[in-house]
Amino acid sequence: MDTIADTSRTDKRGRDTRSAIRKQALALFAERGYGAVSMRDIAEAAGIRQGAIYNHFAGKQDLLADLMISHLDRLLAALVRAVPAGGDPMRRLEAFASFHVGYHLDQPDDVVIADMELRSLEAGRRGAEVHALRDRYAGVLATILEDGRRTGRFQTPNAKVQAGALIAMMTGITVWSRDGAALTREAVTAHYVQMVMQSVGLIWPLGEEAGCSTAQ
Amino acid sequence: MDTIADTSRTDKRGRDTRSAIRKQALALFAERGYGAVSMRDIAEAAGIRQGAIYNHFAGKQDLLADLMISHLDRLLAALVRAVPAGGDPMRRLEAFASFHVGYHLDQPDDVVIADMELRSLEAGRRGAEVHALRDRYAGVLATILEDGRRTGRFQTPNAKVQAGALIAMMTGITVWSRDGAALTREAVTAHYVQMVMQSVGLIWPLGEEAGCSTAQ
DNA sequence: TCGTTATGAACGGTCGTTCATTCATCTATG
DNA sequence: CATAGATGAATGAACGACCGTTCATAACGA
Repeated sequence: MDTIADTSRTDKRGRDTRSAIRKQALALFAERGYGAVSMRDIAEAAGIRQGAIYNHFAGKQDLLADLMISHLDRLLAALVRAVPAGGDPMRRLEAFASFHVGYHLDQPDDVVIADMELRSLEAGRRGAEVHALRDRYAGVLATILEDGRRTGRFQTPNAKVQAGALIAMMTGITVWSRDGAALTREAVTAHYVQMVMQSVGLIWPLGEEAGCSTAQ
Repeated sequence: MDTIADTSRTDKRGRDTRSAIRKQALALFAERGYGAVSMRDIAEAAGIRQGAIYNHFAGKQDLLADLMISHLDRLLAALVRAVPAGGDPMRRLEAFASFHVGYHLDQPDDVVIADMELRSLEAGRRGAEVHALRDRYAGVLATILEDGRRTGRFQTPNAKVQAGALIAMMTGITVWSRDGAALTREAVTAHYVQMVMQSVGLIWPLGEEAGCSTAQ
């Protein structure tokens, strides 16, 4: 009832209307924010008229929820592929940080919606699903931190708090990455990975004879 | 022309209408977001009718800009009071982190507006002013980091990048601080300070004989 | 009285959504 | 193959609601 049938077929002109709506809505929501985008704007960007959207989505809220959930599904699937489930916490933390930064540099629109428009998503079944997916993502990082803390390798005060803090730090990339032309993708990733690793008390980069002096 | 005369006088019932509007608008914007709050909502919360708001503010945009700028003014003034302008970068960094976390725990509504509603603020004189104030704040932290890096005490890849990252990290508090009942204010602050200090490569807390082993 | 503030109706717009209708395409039948 | 019905998508006008803002008017403190 929430969503129209999920089959995305192509119409006579070879366009996939449903995908076009999603694509344009994503770009517009990310650029102006949910509240500042009208269904007419989305329709125009997608090359159709206002009424046609309702053949594919139950409404504006359904469209937003669809974008968020599909983004989070893809994000979690990619995370599982990029970060080993077990093993050395240090390597897993590095993999997580590297993955998160890379994903945010590649898909800034998806990410900014899922982060900034949570308030625009009305409570309900879909809202709860979105929050559950977000919690699952943060939970992966919290588990890594907790494993590292338990084995004495990480200097972390509280795994859950730090997971939230590190995700906030790395997600902030989307705020200033517009003018990040001065830094290459590799440099940005390396900087963030270094900060994350150091934030749990590790010496980073590995192999560097960083002074251990507690000189004040 | 932007704002009505700044004199905030009390009306016959002893209330300060202008302050009431600001207070209620702040709470509503923070709770629902700028776009989801109407001038009628604000008027009702402030105990007046819709038209009366325009005796005190030129419009909805002017109201938002006023809230942001006044918040940033207070934030910067408090920052200058809390963080020494010169001296040991390590102490200044600790002071900055402690101040920032404390302020965000105390004034979550002001902070969430200045961070999340930047998109809702239309460009122009006021918008530029807001951005300038935000840059000034981040600049204070960047200077501390740069001083620490230059004197070899901080292990930081790029002061400007790290300043943005640390501010994003510490500002994320407002996202989850709703359910932070499990942690005291002091504990949260200590955790964040520790993460910040460690993120620049320092051993923290001070005086702890944390292992310096680069064991992998 | 004078200046400031509050009122509440009104204005022009825009919003999300609905709906009768048209149309192109697919499928089943002869 | 030809035809008729079924299906789903696109249209564009319309609806009621709400938006930010204006303004003539009234009330009230100094």
